[in-house]
Amino acid sequence: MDTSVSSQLDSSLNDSVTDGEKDHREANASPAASNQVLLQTESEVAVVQLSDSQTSSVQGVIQAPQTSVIQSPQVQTVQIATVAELEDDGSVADTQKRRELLTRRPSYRKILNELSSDSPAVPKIEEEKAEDDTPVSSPTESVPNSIYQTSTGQYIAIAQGRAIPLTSSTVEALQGAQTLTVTGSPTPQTGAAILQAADSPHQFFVQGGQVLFQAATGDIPAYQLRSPNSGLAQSIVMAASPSSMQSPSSQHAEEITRKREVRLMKNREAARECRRKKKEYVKCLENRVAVLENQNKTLIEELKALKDIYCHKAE
DNA sequence: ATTAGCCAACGTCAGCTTAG
DNA sequence: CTAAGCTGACGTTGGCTAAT
Repeated sequence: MDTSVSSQLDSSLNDSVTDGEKDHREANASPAASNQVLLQTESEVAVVQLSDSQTSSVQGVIQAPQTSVIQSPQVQTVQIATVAELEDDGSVADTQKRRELLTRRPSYRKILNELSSDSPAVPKIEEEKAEDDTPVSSPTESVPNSIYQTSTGQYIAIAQGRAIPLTSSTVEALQGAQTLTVTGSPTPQTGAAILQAADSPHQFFVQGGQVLFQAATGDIPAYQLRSPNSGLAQSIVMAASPSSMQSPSSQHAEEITRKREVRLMKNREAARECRRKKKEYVKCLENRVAVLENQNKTLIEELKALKDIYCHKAE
């Protein structure tokens, strides 16, 4: 029983908690101390030993049945073997070949969510829906002509003389809308800027989320961001011209480029979010390791005490 | 001051999964 | 079936630290 926990854990995780446990061991001389906590789920009951210093490490712990990723070493073993074969091969296989050979591990989120459905004590990695709930002007109400992205990643849309902050989901919904990236620009809510559509008679003075005026200007197919004080262009920004005279082929190429940029941007965001959730997941696993280590230690001590009692009676 | 090594965060690609 | 989302893998970059 006592070997079942630590031997199946990933060694790196194991090492990361062992040091903390050494200190912890001295603090818990008595197994029947008052700082024991019973964690009870539908499937199991766990005794968790808590020292004063370790109270926080037990929060958000995964208490799960046997389906945990860290208790199914087969998958990881296969993975390691595959990589080892590649490295033994002397000739360094090219990236493409290695990618083909790599087996894909199961999704950590799927694993965690499966665990959470089995055990209510397991924290779920939540799908963030907070953004979708923000009351942004719906595109069906007033569809803006252009979407602008500031350097901070904030989207604004110009519609009906107003600069409307957009969420990413709203941007997605506005298929076919023009996208303009404003580099080095102040955020529309806090600063003021002139957005100039040089190839069309549109110039916006954006301040505090309001478009103050529009004006006609030249014919260069580019947008400029101007400081309202100097009036000088701070940067020329890339943009798709809304109504420029272009051949169908170049329009098609532009559309492909635009779609690719949107896709890359979405993927960037997704990767960032994925990393955040992965860190959360790893923290959960580490917490679980800490709890199981404590549980293991408690059981060992309990067994020892029972043995002592039994030996005394036998004499 | 410079350099090397390490690490964390990032962007991108590719492949798998899922929703419609 | 297809488009969109998710995520492992890979390469790059910048910050930090120790050694020179």
